[in-house]
Amino acid sequence: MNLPFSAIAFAPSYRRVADAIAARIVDRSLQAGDALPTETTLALQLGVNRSTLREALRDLESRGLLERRRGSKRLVVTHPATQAVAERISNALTLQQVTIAELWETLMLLEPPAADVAARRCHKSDIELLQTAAERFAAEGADTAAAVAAVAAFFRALIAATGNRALALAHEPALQLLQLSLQLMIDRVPQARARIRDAHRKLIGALSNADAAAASSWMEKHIRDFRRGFELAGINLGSPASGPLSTAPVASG
Amino acid sequence: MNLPFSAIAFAPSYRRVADAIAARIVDRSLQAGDALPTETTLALQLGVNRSTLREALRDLESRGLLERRRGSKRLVVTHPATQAVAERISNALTLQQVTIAELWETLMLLEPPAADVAARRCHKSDIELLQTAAERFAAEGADTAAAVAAVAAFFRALIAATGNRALALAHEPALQLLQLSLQLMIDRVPQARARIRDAHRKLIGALSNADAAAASSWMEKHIRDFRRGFELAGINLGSPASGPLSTAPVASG
DNA sequence: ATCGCCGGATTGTCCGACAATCATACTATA
DNA sequence: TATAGTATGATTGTCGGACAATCCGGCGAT
Repeated sequence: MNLPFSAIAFAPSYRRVADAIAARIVDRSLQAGDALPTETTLALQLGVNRSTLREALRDLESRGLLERRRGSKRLVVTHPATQAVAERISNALTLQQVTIAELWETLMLLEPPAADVAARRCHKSDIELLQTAAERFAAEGADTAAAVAAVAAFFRALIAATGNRALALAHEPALQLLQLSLQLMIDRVPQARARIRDAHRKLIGALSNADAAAASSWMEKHIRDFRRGFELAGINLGSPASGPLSTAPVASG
Repeated sequence: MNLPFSAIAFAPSYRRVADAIAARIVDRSLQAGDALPTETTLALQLGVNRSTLREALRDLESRGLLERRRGSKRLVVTHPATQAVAERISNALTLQQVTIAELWETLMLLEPPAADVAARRCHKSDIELLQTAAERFAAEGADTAAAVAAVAAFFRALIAATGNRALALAHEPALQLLQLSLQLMIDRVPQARARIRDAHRKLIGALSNADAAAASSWMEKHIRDFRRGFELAGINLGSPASGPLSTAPVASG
């Protein structure tokens, strides 16, 4: 009998405390928006020192389960938003040195079927969001960063129109990480703007008519254009994509 | 002139410290696998108190940029793995009460095109992985949890065959969160096992022949079967999916 | 070479302290 | 009365120091 022992785990209290609080958030005994008790009372309740509690709080904050309202002291309970979670993923993908080609392919697989679904479901309000994003892109002049942000907003609006939050989360990282390359591309390929404007128009048209097939195929063209743009711009598809890294330098060593 | 002020942000030092260290990891001056300096020296270098540093460390640990080797004290630099990141996302989706229908739809959009790509690219070794997962499923008896794990492993192997890490990360959360429902379904619908076995066989066949169209269409059938299974099992597609929540209870208050 | 033991180093946790700032109630003023 | 100013208390951010538990590495005995 050689029954293997499973490694016995010992979690330090800051982790157990974090999990305990997280559990209360997950099971909704702590509602989103609720302010957390003060650190001293919470530490007292949990039977740990304030320092220990604070370590747990940093963990939860990082998980997106707690956040601080602008300019306020108290931490409030939140449910992690798409944006915040996706940022974490983007970071991970950056570290894995995922290539532009991989990101592009992901969008290429994801977005056309998503456009199909969106066309079947989307309401007037969704169309309006798409419209404003498209207009923002069209109106944008020299500021390519803003233009690219508008392109991303268009994609987000389209995914939102599917009403599928899992899908939204799935496509967000690729979207975020491609933005820099996209910006470079638009900077270097003048005709890209016109083609994107056109694609936006066609897509809005297809969605307004609830024409799923057209929406899907225009989306496919739209994304395929990106690739052609990358090639024209001389961007190496095999190179790793670098996302916007939050690199706030510390004061001084 | 009514130029609006943008909110001026002040980050506490534990956050700045965390970002500073994260930057060093991202730009690879801290290699993965490296052991971090000891807390006292690190605190000294960064010019903050050890307590403050420790709060930053908890943040980084939570981001998956640092981890502790089993039974060791020192923290080592790591790059967040797919599994860990995806778990975070699953957690977020659970909190958003994403429905089973949404998750299913996400897989439905993602996997067939992924199978298509995989068929064009996959090597012998990939096929072997698929084979072992399929065999593990086929061999599984009463233990439905293990069976479902094998199903998930099959999906993962297929996505891995595409060689696209962004895609892998995109599909992982939906996969994780569907597992519980899937288990319930297989428990209640006896014929599901045979159908899944069959799907696995057909998919492996298509991939071996590099038949992209067949792979895609079999995958579509495979996932569509899940939906039928859910309905047969009386699982409400509109109900929120609950993932495996890490709810380790704290000792005692 | 393996085992047992020992001293130093490191982490986990605690305590106490204090400045900065947020929240709030109160007051003065137009 | 509504607004601006002021004082007071509470809370967070950061610090310094302390100590037990335990991990690490070397040393000696078997």
